[in-house]
Amino acid sequence: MSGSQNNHIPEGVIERLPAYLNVLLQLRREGESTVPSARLGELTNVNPAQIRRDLTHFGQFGKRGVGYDIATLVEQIQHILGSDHAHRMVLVGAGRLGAAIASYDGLKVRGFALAGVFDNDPSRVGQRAGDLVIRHVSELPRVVSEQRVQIGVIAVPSTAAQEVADLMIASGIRVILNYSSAMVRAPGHVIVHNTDPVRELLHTLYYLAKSDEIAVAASE
Amino acid sequence: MSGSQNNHIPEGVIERLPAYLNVLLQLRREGESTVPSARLGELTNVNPAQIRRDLTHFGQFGKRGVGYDIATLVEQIQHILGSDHAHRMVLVGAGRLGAAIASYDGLKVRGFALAGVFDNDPSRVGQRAGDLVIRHVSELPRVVSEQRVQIGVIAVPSTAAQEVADLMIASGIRVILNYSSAMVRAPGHVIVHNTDPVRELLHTLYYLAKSDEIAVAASE
DNA sequence: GCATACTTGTAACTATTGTTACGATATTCA
DNA sequence: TGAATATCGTAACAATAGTTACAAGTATGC
Repeated sequence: MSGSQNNHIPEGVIERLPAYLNVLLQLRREGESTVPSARLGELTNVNPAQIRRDLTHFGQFGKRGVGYDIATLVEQIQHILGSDHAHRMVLVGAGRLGAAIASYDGLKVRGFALAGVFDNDPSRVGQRAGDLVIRHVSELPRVVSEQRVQIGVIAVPSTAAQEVADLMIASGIRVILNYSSAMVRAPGHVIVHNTDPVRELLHTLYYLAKSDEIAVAASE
Repeated sequence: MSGSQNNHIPEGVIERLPAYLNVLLQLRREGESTVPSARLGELTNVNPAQIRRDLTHFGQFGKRGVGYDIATLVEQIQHILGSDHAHRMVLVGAGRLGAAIASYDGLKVRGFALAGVFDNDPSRVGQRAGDLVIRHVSELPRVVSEQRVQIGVIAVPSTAAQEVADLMIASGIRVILNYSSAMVRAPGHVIVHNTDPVRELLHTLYYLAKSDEIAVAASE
């Protein structure tokens, strides 16, 4: 085990690491070799001191007077997040959203391999989605256990979301990314990430309404 | 101005309100009329005391011994978030993801009306996406200003994301929901929400790797 | 080799957020 | 009516996160 990894890391740190990684990969593509925390801060909208402190939770990766070596830091963060090896996913729901996810290159590029696409609609079974042939959802448990798949993506109507989640969990899935608007519930050992566009919009709307209020108040 | 609305509301509160609203709407559909904070807490995975305190930032909506009246609370939260009236959106990018967004009913149901779908690919212009005809992206500024659109959704490849965002901002868009993997940058008065599935997966992966470590440690 | 400029790592401090505990109020039922 | 039960609103407390400031280390130029 490398460095000073404490028992508990604040959640905020873990949320920021992927953002750092994103920017570092971009810089590497542009041919940069080192980067100081100040620049990383500009590109991610994070206070430079916070970046430095976030990283020291896992070890000392920087060089004083210079900054961080990009290649090294990329490796380190990938190792911390566990994205230094590929992960297999299954996708349930081959409608429009499912089709978009199945043919999205970004996942493969970043180490997420789709092991299967499933649907319960017989008219869709046998069709293609991305590189894969759509299978009936009843085959999901076998694929998950045979290929030791850990990640499940839900892209079905909200009424079916919980049912699909339960099937995934029973099959051994450990991480669920839920794109339906229903909030999916799962036992503690399963990590669920609900991504509902309406919820995200509502969240930002508040700030929109508030900035209008300020504008009105200012003009009075 | 209703109740005890302080100058500053913690961001966490604003993030949780849409989740409460989601659950409340669901309960209302099921015919419930009141709900205690304890049940709301179960359904949203939030500590009941926190729910009560979150709500008191805006006023006193509950009734001791009974709970919250669902219809009233729905109205109040919608008013707080500004979703008590419809909002117009534009969508740029009519690929697979754009098509999925354009034909997603959930947005319309919850008060978000799509005012236009745009793409820069001439072969897509004139085709249909959901109920709308795809227009060339050069028409976006006119539509935004004529219909006073405030929300823009980006569903284009990451290389084009910033360019589209800049166009939206110049046209007067105030809220951007970005589905590309590029982190979009904007001036302070524009609210950006970046939704990158890879970032969300990486975030959850960390906890996956960690629970494996614990399992390994326990078996030693 | 030494002064100067730069950048990290981290201690101390401040602000924010979340939790526990309990008094106040409403309802139910004998 | 009065006792028992349910539930909110909120004060006090605890935990967490973020910021500022600076010493320690590294590189550069003369």
